[in-house]
Amino acid sequence: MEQDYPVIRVAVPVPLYGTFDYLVDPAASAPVGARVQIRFGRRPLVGVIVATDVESQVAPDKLKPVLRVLDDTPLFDEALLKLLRWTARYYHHPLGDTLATALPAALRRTRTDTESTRNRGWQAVADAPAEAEAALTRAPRQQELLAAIRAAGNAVAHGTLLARFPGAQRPLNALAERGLIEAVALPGGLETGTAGTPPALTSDQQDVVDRLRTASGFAPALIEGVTGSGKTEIYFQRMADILATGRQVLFLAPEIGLTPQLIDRLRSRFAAAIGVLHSQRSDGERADVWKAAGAGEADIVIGTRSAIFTPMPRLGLIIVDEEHDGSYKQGDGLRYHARDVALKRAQDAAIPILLGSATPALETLHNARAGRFVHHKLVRRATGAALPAIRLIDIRSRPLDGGLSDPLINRIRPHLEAGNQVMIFINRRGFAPALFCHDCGWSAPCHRCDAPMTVHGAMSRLVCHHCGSTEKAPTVCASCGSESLIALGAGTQRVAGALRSHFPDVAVARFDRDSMARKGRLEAQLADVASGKTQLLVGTQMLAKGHDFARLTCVGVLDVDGGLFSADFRATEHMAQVVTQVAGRAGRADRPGEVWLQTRNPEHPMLVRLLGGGYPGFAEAALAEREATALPPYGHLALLRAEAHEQRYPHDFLAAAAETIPLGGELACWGPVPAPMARRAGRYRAHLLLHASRRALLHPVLDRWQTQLAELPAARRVRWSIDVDPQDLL
DNA sequence: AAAAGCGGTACG
DNA sequence: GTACCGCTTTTC
Repeated sequence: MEQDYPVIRVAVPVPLYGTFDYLVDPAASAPVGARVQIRFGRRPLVGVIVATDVESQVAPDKLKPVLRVLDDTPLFDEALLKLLRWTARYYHHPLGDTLATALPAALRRTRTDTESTRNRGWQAVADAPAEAEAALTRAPRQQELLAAIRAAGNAVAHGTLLARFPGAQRPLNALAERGLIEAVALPGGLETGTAGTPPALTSDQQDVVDRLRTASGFAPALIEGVTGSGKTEIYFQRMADILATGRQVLFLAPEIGLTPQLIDRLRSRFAAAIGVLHSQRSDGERADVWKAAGAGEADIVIGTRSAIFTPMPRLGLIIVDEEHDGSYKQGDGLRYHARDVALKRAQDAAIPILLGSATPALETLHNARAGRFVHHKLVRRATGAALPAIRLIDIRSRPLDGGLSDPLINRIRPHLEAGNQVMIFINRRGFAPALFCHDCGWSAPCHRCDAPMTVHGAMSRLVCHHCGSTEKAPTVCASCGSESLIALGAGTQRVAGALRSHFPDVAVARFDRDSMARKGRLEAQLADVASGKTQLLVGTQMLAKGHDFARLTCVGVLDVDGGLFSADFRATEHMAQVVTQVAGRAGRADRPGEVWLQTRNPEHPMLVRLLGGGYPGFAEAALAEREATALPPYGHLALLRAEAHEQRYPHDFLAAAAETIPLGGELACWGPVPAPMARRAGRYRAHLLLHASRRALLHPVLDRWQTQLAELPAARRVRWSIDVDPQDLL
């Protein structure tokens, strides 16, 4: 009798390709896209229904019943499921794990779901007695708040009001007491923005907006605009267009670019329900936003990489800001690229998508050149300010003090004396990148990685930047016993120290992951920069994006050379992007800026190209080089990665994997080779690079690999994964 | 990935 | 006998 029960197909979060069939109670509502709690083997798991009324090929007595259906309405709609099926196929990742990756963490677990009341809001009472308002004459704070709430037109989140009006709690309570406003429960996780007036556009901006408006259906556009050219305003104009038609907008930004300023701008511009998804939000809040977006309650969703998988039934526009940013590519598990998934999503939904950057990825420029994307360019800053001049300081045979050369110090001084701000960029945190024995050449290694330990806190601590292990710094060389240990090279801490001794009267602030560990620290430091209290800024990548520093007139970049001679073919592209982005921080208002790059390779052709032709000139040369070497975007790559505790296992597995490939003229296989850092966190890593001249050749091989590799005996000894379109070969 | 099954063996 | 390993098999 049990075989008469309906059978559903479930995607289970395990590293297995394929789905599993289960029996379900005929009386229960169990639609495609709903989660189910099941027993898989002996353990309980949460899976997602991907098909119903299935004719199972599995013996009826092996089918288990679903323990519980967790959602009576689908959590994944048809469009999102289709996108995720595509994603699983494209990245050759198991469907169940793909769906689990898309889901907010709170929904991956079993949980009796209680609708959240985390988000409370206030709205104006329409028929409030006139005398109540008249009584506000001696309460300016209350007047101000009431006006703000009325201007919004609908409910405003409590948190939003507190952020805009510090200490608003009491006046809000007073207004409620007078019956002028009332508390309402907002859809969980969402906040409500207030309508703002758009600023006048420059004619360049207006041209782009006008051209964007002529597009219909799937319309990918690249907006290549120099820093300060006002790309955000263009996004906002298009968002307004789309929101006015009653559709939803999905806005993606890298974690580092998703600043409070950007979110505030959004809030004070659109009288819309906004869902914010970023790493600082709790699991519960993320789940709330996800559900609200899926129910069509959110008008705008703004978030980082994983936000691309938010269900949005009325989606009308996708924006990918800083589209070149490496954080759009996930580095483990489902190794997806959110920009590429976004393009697929826009295509499926037949809607426009805007990719914006001052330094577009070479892949994106190539697509624009090939006519796949409409290419819009903004070469002038919206303020009319000049772009800074970028110049080199040759540091060959020059002594460095804390990473700084004398000429750079001398360039900085006048800017500080004039009361302006200076930023020093170094892509290395900590005090120094190695602790080195002056007598025998030994340097303190990480015991779990093939990498030196980084010195932190003025020679006191050693930290491995690859596995996170830390130890006390030794006082004598472990190899020869010498006491002449020196910290070699410079990181942010050392640079900050050197600057303090050169400019003792100037306040120096350090911006890196270590100094930002405490919550709110970044905001506090940025406030000091905005007020002019901080004059010297030292930092990593973190300083490169999303911040406006009105008084910044000089930028120094200490180590561009690392980007010129890396094993990674994308290193020069990253170097050019970072240099251009940090340079864009300088001279934003009416003050002209200057940028100095320290280098030992002033004749390097890519550096010369970047200085002479700016990022577009560099990109042209870089694309020519990629074409000559058949590297992306002119060739297509997939990386088979393997790691294990013993060195030989990854190699054996990859060698066996390489055997299974039918190598032809247009398909090449490189390796197996040890990864550039062969041992990391105690595991030995190696990989096999697959190169195809056409993408269509690559995917059939990967399709077969997906099943074949799992059956290789050697596969059981390693952890392996397929990385399609790898971003870094490390 | 995780848990269970299998076969070998050291133990006192 | 049984407690404990390393290795293989299975997961609807």
